[in-house]
Amino acid sequence: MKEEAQNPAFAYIAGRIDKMLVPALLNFLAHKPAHGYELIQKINESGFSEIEADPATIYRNLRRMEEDGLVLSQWETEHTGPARRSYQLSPEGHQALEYCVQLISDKVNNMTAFLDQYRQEVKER
Amino acid sequence: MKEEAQNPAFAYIAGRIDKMLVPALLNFLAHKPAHGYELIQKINESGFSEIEADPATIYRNLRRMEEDGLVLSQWETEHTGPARRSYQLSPEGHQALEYCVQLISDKVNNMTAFLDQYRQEVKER
DNA sequence: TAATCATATATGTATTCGTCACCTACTCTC
DNA sequence: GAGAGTAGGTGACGAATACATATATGATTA
Repeated sequence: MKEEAQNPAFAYIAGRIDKMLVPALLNFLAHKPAHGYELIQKINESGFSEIEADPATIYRNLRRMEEDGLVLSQWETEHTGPARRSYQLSPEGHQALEYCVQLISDKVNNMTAFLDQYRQEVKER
Repeated sequence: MKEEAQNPAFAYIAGRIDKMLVPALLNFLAHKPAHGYELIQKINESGFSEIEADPATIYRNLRRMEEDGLVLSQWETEHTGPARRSYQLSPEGHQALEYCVQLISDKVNNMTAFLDQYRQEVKER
């Protein structure tokens, strides 16, 4: 899903068209609790968030989300392999997800308006 | 157009849902050449790019776009008032705009898929 | 059994980018 | 000549990400 700009001078443009990381995390966690490594894989599979999910970014975001009360975590040890931190959404996290949905809706409208305007102008040319 | 998060813990979320600054600049300049001050006003009027266009951001972006060959500039002095730098799109700039349009289309599809999935899950709950 | 791979979390640092505060300069009007 | 509006800009700062690296456990394989 990660796209390479055909022209290197366009490189920074892609980064400015957003990465839906936090909404994606909230959305996965609303579905069911999960730990970081799992979320990294899911996000890479899902195609949300054009970026290739960087572990550092994911873990740091999860920590901040916990600081802000959007998620709750607890260590899980009843399984093979290294201990993992299991995250679940708090009530505030659900509110945040709703807020994200609102923002994304607005954004879609905004972007659609932009595209319509662009296409209209191309047609007139 | 700028929205305040109802919950301060959500503050950083809004900033992660993108600001369409570069596309908006390219789009305005595709329409007709313009100088920075003019673009600042247009962007604030248009409602694209939720951000309140900060002059520093606009000017720096224009400079970088020029470095990257997306726009060409020349000083204009045949008018009253301070000299102004007039920017116009280069052929590469038009390509970049098309690239932006492509990215934004993808993004809209992506976000729409996200919203659909969210709404589907809410319905099932 | 030693090496190595997959899982899992985390930190340190550089860089990128936007925001805030500030500056210069020109022109017109009061 | 003081102030407002137009026009273009910079430096310091902070927030967030990218990239590299550290750490530990368990499974596989040479």
